Amino acid sequence: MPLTVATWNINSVRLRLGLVAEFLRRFKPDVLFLQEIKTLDEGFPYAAFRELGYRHLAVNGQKGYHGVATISRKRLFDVDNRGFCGKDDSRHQAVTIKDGGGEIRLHNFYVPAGGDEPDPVVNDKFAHKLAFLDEMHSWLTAEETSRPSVLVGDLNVAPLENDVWSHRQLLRVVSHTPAETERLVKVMARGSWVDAARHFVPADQRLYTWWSYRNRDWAASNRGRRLDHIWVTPSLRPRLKNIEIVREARDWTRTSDHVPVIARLATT
DNA sequence: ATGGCTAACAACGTTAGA
Repeated sequence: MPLTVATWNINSVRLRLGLVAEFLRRFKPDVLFLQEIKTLDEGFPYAAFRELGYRHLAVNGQKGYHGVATISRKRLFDVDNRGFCGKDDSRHQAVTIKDGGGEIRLHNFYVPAGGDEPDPVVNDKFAHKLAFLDEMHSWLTAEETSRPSVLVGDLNVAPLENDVWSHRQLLRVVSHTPAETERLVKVMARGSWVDAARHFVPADQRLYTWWSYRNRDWAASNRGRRLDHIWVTPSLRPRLKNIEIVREARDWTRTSDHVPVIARLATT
């Protein structure tokens, strides 16, 4: 079966329920992974998604901030919410879906933002972000990624030069420092992950998924960063059909500062 | 280098985002 997966840092699922519903109606992904749902599980709008035909919901919520969720038309198996760095933050959820004759393991990550100062000695949040990336690296072993897998989420790192509006000006800005980009590249390399967006868009072309709320005119200044990612294991690479960054969503009324990213996989 | 905006909440300032 073909498979469409999407990821979106929604920055409050309750506030933007209408936008998520509109996204599901228009783009019809099989599975949508959300980050920053900013609610406890009991506040998640289950009924609204069921009414849209998304009957399989897995929520790893947290009060006020963080939180991830899976919204699916396909049944979900083996839901696992992993804690990282010894904290009980809700920053990860793994699910398995049946696909054709096989199974695909899907991971949804919300990597820590890391605060302002890119120095782990003076900034605990940055230290946490680096430790989180290190733990992703040690946990996502070859054994973990030997089965067909997809990894999505707000990884809060823009790894390539053209993943930010100015490589030179952002080298000391959290999200694009070498400490972060080198770690993310190591995570990718260990699992032989394929960066789905860069599979289709050459590295010399600019590609963003996030634009700050603080720009007067986000499109005109276009000071974006590519923080939201979809990776697939090598066995799924031949099935990659296309990738879509739903840039228009950045102009929707009261939208998130991140836009959805969609990957379409061909039939097995 | 700075400033700019948005959201949640034992909420009208603080913390977090990035």
